[in-house]
Amino acid sequence: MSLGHRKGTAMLDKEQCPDCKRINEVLSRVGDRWSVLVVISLAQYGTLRFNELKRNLGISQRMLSLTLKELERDGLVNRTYHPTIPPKVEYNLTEMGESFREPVTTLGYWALENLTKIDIARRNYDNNVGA
Amino acid sequence: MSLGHRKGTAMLDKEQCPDCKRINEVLSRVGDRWSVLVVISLAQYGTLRFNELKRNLGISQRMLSLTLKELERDGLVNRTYHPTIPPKVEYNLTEMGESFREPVTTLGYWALENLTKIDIARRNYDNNVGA
DNA sequence: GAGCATTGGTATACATTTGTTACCGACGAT
DNA sequence: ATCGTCGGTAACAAATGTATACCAATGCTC
Repeated sequence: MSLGHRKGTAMLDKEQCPDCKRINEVLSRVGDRWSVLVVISLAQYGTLRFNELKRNLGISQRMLSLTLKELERDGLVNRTYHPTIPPKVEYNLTEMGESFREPVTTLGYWALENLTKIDIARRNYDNNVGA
Repeated sequence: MSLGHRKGTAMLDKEQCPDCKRINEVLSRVGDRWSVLVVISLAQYGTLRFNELKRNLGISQRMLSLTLKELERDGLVNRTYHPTIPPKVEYNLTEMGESFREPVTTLGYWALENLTKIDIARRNYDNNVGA
């Protein structure tokens, strides 16, 4: 009884730094790894078809479909539908998408440069857990 | 029957660009929004205790615990445990963590600058769906 | 001309990840 | 003695992601 109605901890979260809250909002939209990878790919190749992206990224159809829909909705990606048979759908970056390119490729380069270090750190950590 | 044993599409995924695969690996580790926010916070404040981070970010205890454990494992964050009562655990960035600071804050700034644009794009998109 | 693959998806079933909530043990303050 | 604080963990619910099958319209092969 006495514990049940404590809303205290939830309320205290108002102490959050507002920047973190806002950054969090954006990152939860465009900060997931599939969005990031789609943008990187489109930045690199300019325009890509649905299945080209799919093969390139090794992503499942469902996730690519959802990711592209969200990116289009958020105004980062342009979708062009050619009603041919078989259909042809092309994707490319909007202006805002292009502006996302810089932070995203900065992140990408860091990832590439530090992959090995991270692997080493992981191995060290995992070994020292047992000791 | 005839469709069941087609492993063809799965095999074709070898056409993936190797960079995307590697970037994906790293981003799926350190690219999620909690890791990004923790790094941003530690970059800003230098050293923070567990509950300080928690209050700052508005993250649940479990997710913060998991995120910090992963960041420590990946060598981005340092954990210092003071066995006092009540316990005191401090976190700060390692050297590699510091190097992650730049790409991450670049992303953070972009996020802050584009939040409004994204909101507008979303509203437009959602309105035009019905029309 | 029957059967196959291709296109860009969607629907369904399932596994994995993420997130919420309650709880812990040892203490200090009321 | 009961509450709150600290840094977690355990049990559970919800979201995210995967694998698979399916679609409709065509062209290619046999």
